[in-house]
Amino acid sequence: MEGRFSNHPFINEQEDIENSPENSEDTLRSGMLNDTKTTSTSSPKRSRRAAQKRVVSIPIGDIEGSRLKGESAPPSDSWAWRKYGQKPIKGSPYPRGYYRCSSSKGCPARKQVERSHVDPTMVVVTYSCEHNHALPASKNNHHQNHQQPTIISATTPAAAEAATPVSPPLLFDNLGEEESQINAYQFEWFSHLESVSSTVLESPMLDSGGGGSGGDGALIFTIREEDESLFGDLGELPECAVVFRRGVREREEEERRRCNLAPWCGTTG
DNA sequence: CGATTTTGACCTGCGC
DNA sequence: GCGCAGGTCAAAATCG
Repeated sequence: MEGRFSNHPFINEQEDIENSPENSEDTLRSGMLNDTKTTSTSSPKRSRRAAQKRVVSIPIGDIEGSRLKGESAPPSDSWAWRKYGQKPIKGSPYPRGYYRCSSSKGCPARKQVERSHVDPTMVVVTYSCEHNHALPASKNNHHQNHQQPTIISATTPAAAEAATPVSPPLLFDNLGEEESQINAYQFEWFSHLESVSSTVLESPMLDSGGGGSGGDGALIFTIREEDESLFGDLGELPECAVVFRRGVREREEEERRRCNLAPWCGTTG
């Protein structure tokens, strides 16, 4: 748990472990759900921890800020998230909330939100699994105009190739391979918050790829005390976990190419 | 009434 | 093999 920021101030030690193609939502779910109930018969050893994850830190301020703005809701990743659990984490005074994408029924997308015990002013959001559907046009999608933002990085040829409608490979495959940075364009909605810790948003980590390929991107921002109070309830953590802004346009083009391989890319409309 | 949140229990993975 | 910690489910409660 510790050492998350050991390397780079903005980079969390995230798990990029690759899962076999079989570890898709299917495996994940059947593995958990079925196993849980039927005591699993095939129960492959899909290690949860080995699951690909994308860790992102956000300043509470940003989060709650947008919420209080009265904008009805945070610039969430345009996806609807439903909380399905919360657990206290050892070593951390703050609980961790577990969210699942409710935009689509079978969407395997999940995310964990917890307040960084290292930096209480930071919210650490861990994304696991990607959405297997395009942005829904309803629910809390205040920014449905944007392309699905949650993806932090699924720009690997392999992932792209494997990109099937429900292909988990969409996850953050080899993030560090060549793009350990977040695809800003996917977070266009954030432009609404550009006033927010833009400093961090453009932090080097995004550009340098964290010096370490392994370092994916963990953005860290700062928040205010008042924000903290709001944050008292971790359960309300940000639905929008990522906030990036980096040459959106440029990246857009580049990403677009890769996105080509991604099923959801382009199907947004 | 439907959707979401809360909370406790259960299961799995990992380290010792 | 055992225990610990994390992750998910499901029922009940709450809210819009």
